[in-house]
Amino acid sequence: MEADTSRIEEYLESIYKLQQEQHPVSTSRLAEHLKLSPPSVSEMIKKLVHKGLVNQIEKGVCLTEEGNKMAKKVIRRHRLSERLLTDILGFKWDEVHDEACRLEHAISTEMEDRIAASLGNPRTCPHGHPIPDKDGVFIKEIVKPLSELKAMDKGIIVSVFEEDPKMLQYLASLGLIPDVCVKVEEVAPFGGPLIVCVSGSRYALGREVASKIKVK
Amino acid sequence: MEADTSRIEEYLESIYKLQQEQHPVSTSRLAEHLKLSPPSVSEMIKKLVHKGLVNQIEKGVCLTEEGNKMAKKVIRRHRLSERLLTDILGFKWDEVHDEACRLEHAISTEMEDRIAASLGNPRTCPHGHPIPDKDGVFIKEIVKPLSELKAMDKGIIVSVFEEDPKMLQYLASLGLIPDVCVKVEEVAPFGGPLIVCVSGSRYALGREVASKIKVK
DNA sequence: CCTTTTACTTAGGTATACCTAACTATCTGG
DNA sequence: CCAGATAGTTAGGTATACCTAAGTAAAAGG
Ligand SMILES: [Mn+2]
Ligand SMILES: [Mn+2]
Ligand SMILES: [Mn+2]
Ligand SMILES: [Mn+2]
Repeated sequence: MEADTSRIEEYLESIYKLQQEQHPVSTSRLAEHLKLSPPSVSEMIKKLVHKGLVNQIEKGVCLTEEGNKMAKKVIRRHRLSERLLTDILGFKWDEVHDEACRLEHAISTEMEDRIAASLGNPRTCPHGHPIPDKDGVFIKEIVKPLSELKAMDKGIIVSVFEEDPKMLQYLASLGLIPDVCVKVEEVAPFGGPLIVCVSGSRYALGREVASKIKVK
Repeated sequence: MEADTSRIEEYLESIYKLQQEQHPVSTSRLAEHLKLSPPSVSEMIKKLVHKGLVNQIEKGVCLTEEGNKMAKKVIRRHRLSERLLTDILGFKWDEVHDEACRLEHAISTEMEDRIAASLGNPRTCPHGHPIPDKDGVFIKEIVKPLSELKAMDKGIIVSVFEEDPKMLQYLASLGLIPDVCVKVEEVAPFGGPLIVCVSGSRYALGREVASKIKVK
């Protein structure tokens, strides 16, 4: 036995993430996110249903209790890996996603515990996303996208919903990282950019970009 | 592309290790070491030959230049992983083999470099085996098994050729770890045990066990 | 020298996870 | 209300890496 579960883990991880945006998750969204063909995903979904990890409701799938538990475990490992990579090995936050996406499947429960302990049980990944504890519990902060703030509103960056290295580099270069305070100086009309003030500097941010930044 | 090379890596790693004992490596020895059936190994060998990673000579295979290079890269990653696990994450030396055996395939060149740098470019794994540098070069110490020492001979433990957790725990409990000085007090005749002195204590060691401990 | 054991390969089959092409159902706009 | 677009599945096929059973070749022993 001891089957290789890395593909299943990858599917559950994707479903979990996509569920946060829209519920349930359609075959095509999942296929796009995993960069696979819809038939491949369709087929795998059948296996996941069979294993009791997802339920097929109306126009898509959603995680079962067990699927959710497994997804959270993968996400815990992913985020702990990211922290290991940044905090201990000195990676930058734009370099860790792909690496962690492989590591998460190669890490044992033992190692997961050791990483957490060595890092002092961090609550978030370098991008500000919560790390579930061993029971899948985590603090869900009430956040809103920076793009929804009005002129003169202030917020503290909680997380950055982005994985693209180029984008993350760009954001870091502006100092737009978790725990930093941002003030919106101006909101251009007709979906135009936001003028934001971060640690003394002023920048123009596109709406698209601003929507990825979650503040509280 | 970006094919998954983990199975190939695992084969090359095994061939490399077995080559150190006997050259060339037979199908059956490889099958036994990898815990696979001989036909599976036979088949994979064909693929490795085709890829130019091994050569089939007389009664077995041996690594080509390229196969050797790839094997050393895997071994570097394995041993660096072990060091990460012991030195940074606090694992004991008997807990790291299997973990490292999975990690070695999930680690990028980037991460390999970062681990090495973070640990100050360690020369050996926790079991005393040399870590090849980026070009595959490492210091090969001239060692002999502890079992070959005569009464009153002294030696410093360089490495322990063993992976079994139980055995490693036992050896650690006696203080038989790299860099420790051992003195052979007595060698029982007819393949009997050795009486050794380690940091003030005296122990009887079977020949089989003693042969796994390499000293200089 | 021939028989038995051992070592290795061939043949045929399984499971997993992907693909493209083709079909079907469902939604949408005119 | 129906034509076309969109979404999903079925059908059929590939690659990889494993297996057992059967066959063959080489080594060893009497
Ligand atoms: Mn992943
Ligand atoms: Mn993250
Ligand atoms: Mn290995
Ligand atoms: Mn080792």
